[in-house]
Amino acid sequence: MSSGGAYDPRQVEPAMYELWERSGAFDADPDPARQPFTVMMPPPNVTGALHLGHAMYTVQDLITRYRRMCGDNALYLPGTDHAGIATQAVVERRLREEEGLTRKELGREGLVERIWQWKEEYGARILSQLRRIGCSSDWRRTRFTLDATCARAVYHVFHRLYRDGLIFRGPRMVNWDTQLQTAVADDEINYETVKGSLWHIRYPIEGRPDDWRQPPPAAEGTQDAQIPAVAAPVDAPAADPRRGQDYLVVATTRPETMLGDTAVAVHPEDERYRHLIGRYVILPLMNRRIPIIADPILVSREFGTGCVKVTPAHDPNDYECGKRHSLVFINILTPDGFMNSSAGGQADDAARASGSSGPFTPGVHDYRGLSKSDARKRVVADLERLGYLERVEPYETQVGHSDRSKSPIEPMISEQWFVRCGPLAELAMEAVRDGRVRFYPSRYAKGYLDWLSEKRDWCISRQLWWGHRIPVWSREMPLSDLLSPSSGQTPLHALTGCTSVIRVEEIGGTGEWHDVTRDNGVGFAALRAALAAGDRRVRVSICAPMNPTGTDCLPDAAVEWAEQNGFERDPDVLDTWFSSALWPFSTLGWPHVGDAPPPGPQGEAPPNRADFDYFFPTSVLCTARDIISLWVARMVMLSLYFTRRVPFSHVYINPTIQDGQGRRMSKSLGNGVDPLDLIDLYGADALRVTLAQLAGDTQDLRIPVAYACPHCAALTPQSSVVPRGKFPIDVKTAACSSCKERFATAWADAATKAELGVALDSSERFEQGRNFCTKLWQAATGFVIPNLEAVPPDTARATPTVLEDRWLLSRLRACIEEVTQRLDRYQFSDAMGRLYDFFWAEFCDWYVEFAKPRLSTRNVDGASSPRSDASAAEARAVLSWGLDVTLRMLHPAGPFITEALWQRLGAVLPRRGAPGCPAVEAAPLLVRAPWPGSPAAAADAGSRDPAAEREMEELQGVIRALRDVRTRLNAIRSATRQPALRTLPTGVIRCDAPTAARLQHSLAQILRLGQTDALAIGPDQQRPAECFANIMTGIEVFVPVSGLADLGAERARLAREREEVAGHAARVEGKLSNAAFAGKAPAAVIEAERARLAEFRERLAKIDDSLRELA
RNA sequence: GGGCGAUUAGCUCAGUUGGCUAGAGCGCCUGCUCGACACGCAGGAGGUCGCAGGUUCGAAUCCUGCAUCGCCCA
Repeated sequence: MSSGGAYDPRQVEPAMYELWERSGAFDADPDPARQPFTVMMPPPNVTGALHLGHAMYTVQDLITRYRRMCGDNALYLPGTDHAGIATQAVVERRLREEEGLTRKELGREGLVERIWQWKEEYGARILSQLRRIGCSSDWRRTRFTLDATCARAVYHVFHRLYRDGLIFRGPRMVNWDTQLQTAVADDEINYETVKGSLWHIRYPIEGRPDDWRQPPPAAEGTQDAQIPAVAAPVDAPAADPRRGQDYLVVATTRPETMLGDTAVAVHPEDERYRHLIGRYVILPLMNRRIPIIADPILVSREFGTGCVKVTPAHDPNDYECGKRHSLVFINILTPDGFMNSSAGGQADDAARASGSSGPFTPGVHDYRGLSKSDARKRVVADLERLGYLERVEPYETQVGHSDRSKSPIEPMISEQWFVRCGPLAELAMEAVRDGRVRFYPSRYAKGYLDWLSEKRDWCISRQLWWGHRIPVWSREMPLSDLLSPSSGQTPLHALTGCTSVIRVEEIGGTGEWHDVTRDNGVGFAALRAALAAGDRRVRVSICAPMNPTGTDCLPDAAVEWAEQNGFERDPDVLDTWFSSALWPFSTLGWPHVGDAPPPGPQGEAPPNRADFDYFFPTSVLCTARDIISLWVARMVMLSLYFTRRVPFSHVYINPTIQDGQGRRMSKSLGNGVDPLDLIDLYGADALRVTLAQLAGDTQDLRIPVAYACPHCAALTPQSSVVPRGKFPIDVKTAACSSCKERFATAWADAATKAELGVALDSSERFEQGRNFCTKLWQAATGFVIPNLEAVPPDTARATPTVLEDRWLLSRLRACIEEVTQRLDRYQFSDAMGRLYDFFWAEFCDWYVEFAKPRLSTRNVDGASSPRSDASAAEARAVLSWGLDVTLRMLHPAGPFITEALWQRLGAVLPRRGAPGCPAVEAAPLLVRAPWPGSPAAAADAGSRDPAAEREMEELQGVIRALRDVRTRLNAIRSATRQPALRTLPTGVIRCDAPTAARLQHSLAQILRLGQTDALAIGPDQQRPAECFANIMTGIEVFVPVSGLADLGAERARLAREREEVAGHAARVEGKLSNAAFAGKAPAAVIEAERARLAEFRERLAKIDDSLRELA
């Protein structure tokens, strides 16, 4: 019998993938005869390569492959995401570091071109990674969120939402990255604890004396302003009676923001300041008169001084406060982080001239043009010099830094575009409430609903160059310019009938606007009436419609006019999630313009309406929980609004992969593992099988990271090299824990890598999957297939009669049922666990061992030759079928190895079927083979055989008992330096007559697997004088040991066993004698307890017998 | 601060509607190179189920509080 050799994934995987692709196995096209099953791959960012977190994609592929085998027309649509800010930031950083270029020097077009180059490189790499992990995607349909097909949808949606009044422009507090000069999202900010100071500043109350100001000697007022040292240079009197009468004290960590203060807030119930509410302070340095307001939300009485300076344009909390109190918003920063024209103070005499009595700060204080940190130094120095600084204390503060540029974030107000989400959110919530969209695990629905119920407007503009540019041209102009006729018609007259939406809104008005192209002249009439009441400045915005060719929006006549008249296109691009939100339908060519849309550029196939009609809505979305609101909710909202259907009916939330210390895995933190490293070390199937095994309904998965030594292949845990809590990991070299040689990690430079050799990132968790693959390969190529080669089975023979054959088929049936049920519920871990147990324990450990003696006889010379009797034929039929069905069930998780084995099985046995059924031609490719028990393969499932399962359990119990005794015996012999016994010479089994008859029937197997030479079985068997015993319910196994081993140890063991069983018995007795239990527990439970007690008592009696004999 | 979740063997995780004598893989111990597989086979040790209360005949499981950790939203 020839062995198949070791499994080598590197040889198998590329060949199998090529086989699938060549045969078009992944391609899906509309077919009304079949049920569609659609999975949209969450598009990975082209920012960088995939890491282990993305390896969860194998679970999506598992679902797809499973449904494809079930007979569905399965489409797994692949693609990538342009990831606006992340990708632009990466490319900009590279430009800076490698070429010393800024984006301004390169220009918009130049930079975008560079980013496209990056996208080509990484996009291709990602797609190849996806192939390596085995994704069964229809690559013909690969989409990119910036490609023409997606762009058509983006511009169509923008135009429609704009027309419908769901997109507007307005001010908003944003996290401003002064380096990249863009707003960044909340989740793109990292907070760091910084040692700073808390400056206590006195603000004079209007109309009160300011003799509390004690300017230090004039000599100290120098131009070389320094921030006062941490030790307070100015100490406040413990309780100055003038505080709260003549001045207030505010505390701040950002003193320069005071230049933008427009109020001071106190708590309405704070007795110290209540009398001041409604009065004013004079802002030092600026000489601005600002109100003292009452705000219970912003102010905490206990914290700080009880007075809060309010800078509504530069602090999120102050911004909300400013809106509540209709405060003035003063922006003091330029986009690149310098003080703007608002950072100059008013001269004291000018301020006095405006009517207030002061007290004012003498002179003029001007900070315009200073950097933020220079401004801080100057402001603090001036405050100190002029006696406004009460004291300074050390203070730790959380400072947000941009994840992209690493520079500090400035909260700032800017004009942004928004989607009004209220009506959309309502639709999306309803879809989950009524079950049209279902979450797995269901608990995630709550977060989704909570988030949507806030109905917050969605900021969709980004000050970037990489992305879909907002298709709006606008400018401000007097209303009269828009409405005054030139050559007979007003500009607006000429534009009615354009597909563009033209919106006119009054500058500084109520925010109302008129759509002059869509409302049959109503808006136009309203504008004329407005003009009649007096001219005013308006902002005219023109939103261009979708371009059928898809490259960008369609600049129509209205846009042409606009460009000739000084309008400019909005420089911003759309939030990446805007295009992602359309992914489930934009990728299928939605929207459709007529029946024959014009072909796209670059030979791209025109969108096919049939695709959308057939594959949409999709079946299941598999994604991570952190983007439920960012992505999932938005897909549901826009899909319902535009297609009137949910985008998917199920949402499966996969666990998040963490490192050994519970931190999210990410490349930039250095704890990310490249799936290709793991594939190199263990194979793709090992990776997939392991992940599927881990993917239960928990939310996190810890996968301790290790380095695979390039010298000896041993794994060195990352935790043994990196101090706990260190972030990012950033280890360049380390020593192997096994061979002590040094190696380089992925973070090392090229020279070090070349010198020391690079350790692949790894984790021993994947050994489990690898071991399983090896076992599968060995069993198939080393045992099952060679046995079939010897004598192919006739599978059309009668239904099996041999016990173990009936048992295996029954267990197979149970396995099919349970695995199918669990996969349908997205319980991958449970499904894999069941398959693992079935294949390893039931098929290999028991069935194969039972089959061995039936398949071949041993010749005198030691070689074996195959048998060809009826029993052997039956065993071969069961073996081949067991392998066939197992391969099919394992294929979704481990596609490469199972396909390779399927090919080998097919070469030996092209026609096969369930034992007892006629053989038929097997599917040529496993990827398209029918799932066991599915309609196309209903006969595969077979049926349960409870009698066979019971009998087999009895047999297994006896065999285990013999093995156990033998091990115990050998342990004693080993301790006394006697050689181990290969087999037990004889044994005695006492049981009732029917059991004895059954055991007698399988005697040969019991002897072989129990490694015993002879057995006496029957109800009248006597317990041998000196023996080891193994006592089960109904069956006693005795092994005479006289002369083989000393009995002392056995006596001790039996005593321990007795104690344990007696303990159990006592506990059950106590339970049963408890009246409350007898009265209240269900009858079935009481009955079960009684039976248990009887068993314990029986065992106890027999153990006592044994102990007496041994005494 | 609010929400969701986690805390079970040295490690990583299972444990359905309360009925448990709490399981698996890895690691550990003992024995085995016997004719698929040492990435293996056979056997074994190891857990007062985070802490404190409560409900119940009965709690790893349900309730309350606390602690620690993770994520999301403020």
